[in-house]
Amino acid sequence: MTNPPSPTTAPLPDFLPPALCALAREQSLTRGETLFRRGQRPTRVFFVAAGEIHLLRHGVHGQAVIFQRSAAGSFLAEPSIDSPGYHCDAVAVAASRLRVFPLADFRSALDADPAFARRWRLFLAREIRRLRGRAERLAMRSVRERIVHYIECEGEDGMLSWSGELKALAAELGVTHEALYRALARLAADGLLERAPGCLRLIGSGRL
Amino acid sequence: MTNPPSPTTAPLPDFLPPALCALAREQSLTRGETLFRRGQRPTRVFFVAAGEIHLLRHGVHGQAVIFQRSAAGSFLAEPSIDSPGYHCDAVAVAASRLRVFPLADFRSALDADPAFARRWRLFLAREIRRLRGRAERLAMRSVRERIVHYIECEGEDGMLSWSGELKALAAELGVTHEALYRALARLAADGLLERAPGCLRLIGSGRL
DNA sequence: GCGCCCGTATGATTGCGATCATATGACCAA
DNA sequence: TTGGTCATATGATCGCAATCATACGGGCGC
Repeated sequence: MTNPPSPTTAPLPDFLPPALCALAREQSLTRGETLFRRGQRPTRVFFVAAGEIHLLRHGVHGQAVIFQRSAAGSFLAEPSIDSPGYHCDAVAVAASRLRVFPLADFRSALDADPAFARRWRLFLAREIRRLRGRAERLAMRSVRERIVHYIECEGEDGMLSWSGELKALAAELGVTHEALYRALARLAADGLLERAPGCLRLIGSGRL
Repeated sequence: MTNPPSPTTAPLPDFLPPALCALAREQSLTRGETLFRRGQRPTRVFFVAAGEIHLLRHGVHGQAVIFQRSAAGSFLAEPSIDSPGYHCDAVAVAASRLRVFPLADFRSALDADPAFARRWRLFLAREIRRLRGRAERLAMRSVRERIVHYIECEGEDGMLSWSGELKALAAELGVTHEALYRALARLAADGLLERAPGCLRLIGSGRL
């Protein structure tokens, strides 16, 4: 079951040890607020519960160079857990709410609890897998191909459940909503895709 | 110092414990050979020393749906270390050489050696960071923006050392070599980029 | 020396998606 | 009820990179 980004507050991942969750504090950021800066020593681990944070630097021309756009449901700057300093700045681009863990406790939990350590690294490894799939799609020129790849990757047996707005799917695929609507309509017209509310299913034995 | 993909054999990462490295065996694959299949239980950890492996499935239309293209220097299917089965197939798309670790020993080392565990998760976290930067670039429409973003991200203070072929850089950026040459020439003509053999440097205080 | 291969480079053409504009209908607040 | 907002949808236009074609020079094998 694939769903679009959560519209409200994302819960902490269920593999976090309860003792660690009990240590999490809530922090709110207003739009434009900076959470940390490049080079600062990390003392906390951040989970985005709502809103959006960009990890960025300023380039030689002064422009913002965005490394990452973190929405609700994601951790920030995972390498910082084991690094002496942040690699970049973190800025809220919308009003945001974070769950904040003391870094020392997070690290102690990883070191002391093998089950948590395993789940953490599996979480990281799955994120790698997700990002690689996403990069494959973004490297594709045609919207049609991106749709098909996404359904195959994120759906099951060629069927994708998507209960949110198609505009969010367009954003996930890195295309405009116009392009998405058109490609979906054309895939359906070509008999390659079946559309139902909240569901997209590829029709097999066809030719792309 | 950024360099293009290694043309020969990639060494194992230096954070792997020597005792674990001693357990690595070499395996060669011919082009087209399948290394593992979806659903199989993982018993080994694979590092690509040379060649290229694709992780893929077959979609409803029978076409290959590529999740990942692993070149020399990368591990394969990281989630499999902590999963009961492979998520997809692995096929060599070129003659390849792998370094192969017994999975049980790899896992034991992670569990028993906290320093190795920390380095492994840092390695994963950095890969996440790299992939996110790559996704940002791939989501950009213009080649020019991709070049600038890459130099800012992977270079230092706007300078990128690149001792390999520009065609490899084009592949990394997801553009054709023609498009890359043109964009580099235009950036240089606009006074925004300085080109020297093996080096690209952004010229500051300009307008993009 | 010659031919082949390949990286770098450039010209011409094409096509697809972004952009801009507009339409329709559902939802919500006043 | 009315007006505004927004998601879904579609039409028209434009522009940029892919594609195709070609050129040049360096390296290498015979």
